[in-house]
Amino acid sequence: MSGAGGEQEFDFDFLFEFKHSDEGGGGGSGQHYNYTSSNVNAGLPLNVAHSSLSTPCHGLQTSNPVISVVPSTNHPAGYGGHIDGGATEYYLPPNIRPNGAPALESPRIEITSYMGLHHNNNQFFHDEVEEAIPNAKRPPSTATLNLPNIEAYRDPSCLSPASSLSSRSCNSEASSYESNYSYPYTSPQTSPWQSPCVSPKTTDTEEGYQRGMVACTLLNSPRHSPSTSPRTSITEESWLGARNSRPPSPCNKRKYSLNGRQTSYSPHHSPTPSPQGSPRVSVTDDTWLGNTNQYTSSAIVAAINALTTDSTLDMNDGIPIKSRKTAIDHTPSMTLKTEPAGEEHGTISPTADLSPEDFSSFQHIRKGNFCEQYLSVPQHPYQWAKPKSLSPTSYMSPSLPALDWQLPSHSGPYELRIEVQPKSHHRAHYETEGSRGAVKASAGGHPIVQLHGYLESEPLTLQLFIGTADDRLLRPHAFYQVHRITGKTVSTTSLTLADCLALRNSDIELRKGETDIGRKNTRVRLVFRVHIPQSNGRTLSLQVASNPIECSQRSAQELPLVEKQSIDSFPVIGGKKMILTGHNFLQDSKVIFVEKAPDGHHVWEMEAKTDKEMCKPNSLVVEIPPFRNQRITSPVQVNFYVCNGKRKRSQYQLFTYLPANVPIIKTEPTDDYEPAQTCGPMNQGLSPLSKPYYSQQIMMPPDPGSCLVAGFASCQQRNAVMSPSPTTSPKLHDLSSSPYKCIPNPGHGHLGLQQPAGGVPTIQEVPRSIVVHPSSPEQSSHIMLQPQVSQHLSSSCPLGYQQTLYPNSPSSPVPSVTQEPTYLQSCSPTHSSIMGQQQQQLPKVHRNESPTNQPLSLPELHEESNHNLAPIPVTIKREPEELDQMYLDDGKSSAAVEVCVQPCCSISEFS
DNA sequence: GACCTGGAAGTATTC
DNA sequence: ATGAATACTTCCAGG
Repeated sequence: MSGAGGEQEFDFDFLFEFKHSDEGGGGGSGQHYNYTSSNVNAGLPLNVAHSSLSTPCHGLQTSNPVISVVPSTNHPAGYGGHIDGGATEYYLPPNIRPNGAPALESPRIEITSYMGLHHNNNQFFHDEVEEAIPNAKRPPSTATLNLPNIEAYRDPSCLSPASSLSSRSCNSEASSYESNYSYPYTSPQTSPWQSPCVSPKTTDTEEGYQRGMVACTLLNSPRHSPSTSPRTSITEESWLGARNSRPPSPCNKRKYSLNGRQTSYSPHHSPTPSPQGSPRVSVTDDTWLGNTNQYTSSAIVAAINALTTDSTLDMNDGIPIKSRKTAIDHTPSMTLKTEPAGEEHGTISPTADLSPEDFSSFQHIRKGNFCEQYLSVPQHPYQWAKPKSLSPTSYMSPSLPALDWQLPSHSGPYELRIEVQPKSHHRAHYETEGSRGAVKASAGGHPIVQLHGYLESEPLTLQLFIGTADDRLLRPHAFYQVHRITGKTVSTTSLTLADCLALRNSDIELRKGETDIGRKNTRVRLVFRVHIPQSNGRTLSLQVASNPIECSQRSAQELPLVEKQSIDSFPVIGGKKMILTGHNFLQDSKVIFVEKAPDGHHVWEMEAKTDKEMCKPNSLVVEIPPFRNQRITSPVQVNFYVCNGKRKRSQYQLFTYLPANVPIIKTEPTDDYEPAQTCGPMNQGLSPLSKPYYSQQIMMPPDPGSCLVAGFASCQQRNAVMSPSPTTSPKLHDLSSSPYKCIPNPGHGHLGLQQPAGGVPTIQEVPRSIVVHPSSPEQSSHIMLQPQVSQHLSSSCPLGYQQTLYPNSPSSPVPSVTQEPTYLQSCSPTHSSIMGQQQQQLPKVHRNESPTNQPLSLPELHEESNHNLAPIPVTIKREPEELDQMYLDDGKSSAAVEVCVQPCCSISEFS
């Protein structure tokens, strides 16, 4: 990423696009979130009578990812009450902010003509919005609100890096970020809107679209955007202009010096001025400030400030903020609708529900005018090093939860799962390139996301954004953005949402000395969120992240990747052969087992023996080395990785050493490898397990309840602190330590909790979202079973896309029947608690795996005290400073996902 | 002709 | 400070 600085785009079939953008991106945070939120949660009424329809998504286009809502018969509609009842979850009254303040209006809603269209279904948007808006807190000027929407298409890129509100927006919603917003818009980041790119549209209706969609538009023609893009306008021009290589993308890097005043950081300063200017140049706050002013129109700023709910956060803390802020809204959100009840698969015409206007609007969107779902990259100042906890206040933000918030994948009857994971590699494309297609599933087809347990008929909004895949907290990825796929695929009914767009390093500016963050940070995860309105008017937000996806060409070709491991635990004696399946294994590949201390230091490292003769590009046989401490009394979690040489190592994988005398519980049937592989007294099933270490980054507190929404911050911190495999094994590394624990917010003490899901459910006001109408009839026709999807641009969410899903029509087949049982089971509290929200979803193939195999399921093992017993000398090795990052960074990612909504299910597919 | 992809050359950074 | 190794971007070409 760093060097050349190009932007890569990932194609996701989603209608969304991923962009390789700065780190900042992801998170989108906050600022927008107010706006976003409205967009995000489409509160559109669901047409679908019931989810029973849920046909097996599979049946539908396999190629498209499907998000389906599976109604759970067991649960009455309206869990909301239930949820509420449970103090566990934190729900906000629809119109009231957590802090008690009325919700702010979402600019987009007002502006967008779109709303009008939906009014039937979504009246509440308007109504709520306005009502919700606290008079006191209303932004001084509505104009402000609109700004986000105004973003230029490319916005992501367009957004001036500094301004990358998008990320915030994405996070938006509540992201701590926003809270950070302090009135003085000192940091560009805080004010995405400021980006020059944003240009108001003349027509009201159009405005709406544009605002929301602007970004999208840019996506379609990223290259064209340059002129419009804020970036160009930015000071960098001088150096930017120099760059001929790239079209003047708005994204030109470092536009920080918006004012034209170049900071010392400017590329020009680099010793070897590259034509493009060194991407890496980081912008200082000062720089930002200076620049920002330029863009910041007073009005906008004021508005933003007004919106800001929490000023507690220090923007500066965010370590790497990339200048390249893509669109303000990082999470472009689209809404997917499930088809209206009664409609037949594929036959449903988008127009059915839509009024002519709506329909036209929708079409407009489809054509690309609408923001092509351009997800802006959140620039989020995500704090790498020191995550800040959210203040209660920020939490209260009415808008949707910030993208950097860790949310559970299931709560109560609901569970959002990725039924089909995306391929481990997906080369993202730069803006200078054409789309590389949507993200695909490893077995062909597209990733599938499904919401289980949703019986309501109201459409839900599905949010998608590209998240990080390192061992830190999940947050919007700074270098990649989701973008809508343009071209033929888009026409398909399935929601081809997104494509992954890689942003050039150069476009991303670093802040405060962070200069390398972007380099090799090419691993991403697709993150899906669903916001489920509760009967009480609150909204329950669930989130699920995919397995990591390597987005760079190089990493895909060279870096070893472990997709599965035949064994995930074994007695300390070791000696057993473990089969690793994945990619890029070499005879010289080494497998290193590592035990990390809570602080990340390596407590123990051991190179495992590998069977070179058995080594194949896709499989590697390794002998589990004996653990350093043969006397452990409880399971100990360690990691291992495959190394093909310097800088070529896989991500950490999880492995658990069991006490020598503990009987092994065989959970999985041995598979492929079994016969040959089995060895040792304790014969374990060898069935491959796939558990990317990071995949489970987010560990939920043992006691979910303990983590309140309000407590997000604390949770996040925990995550941040956690060692890299959080997701898979919550208990890894003495999580009990403070970092992992959720600290109840004084204010919210026990709000939360009941949710079985590992994550902390967030209940928010009902977000208002703009619903984009279904695509043209013909489009819908393509999708047989898929429900209509209306794409929305959620102005507020730059990073990701949102789609509103409508429940399947009753008539629709219920293919999923067979699946349901399974799903329901999976929803069991136990399971959920174990997995945590971000748990990765194993491919269906592996679904049957018993929980036991999951590291998480293991009893908490780690006894640090045991270390003392260890007979084996312990070598404490401090990881290289950047180790974390290196590991993380190794991945290169580019992923694209398409989202398709299937009729049966509620939500949508991604592919 | 528009898209997708895979490959690889050119350039920026880092070692 | 220089050169090699890496990693990032941009191009190209084939399907």
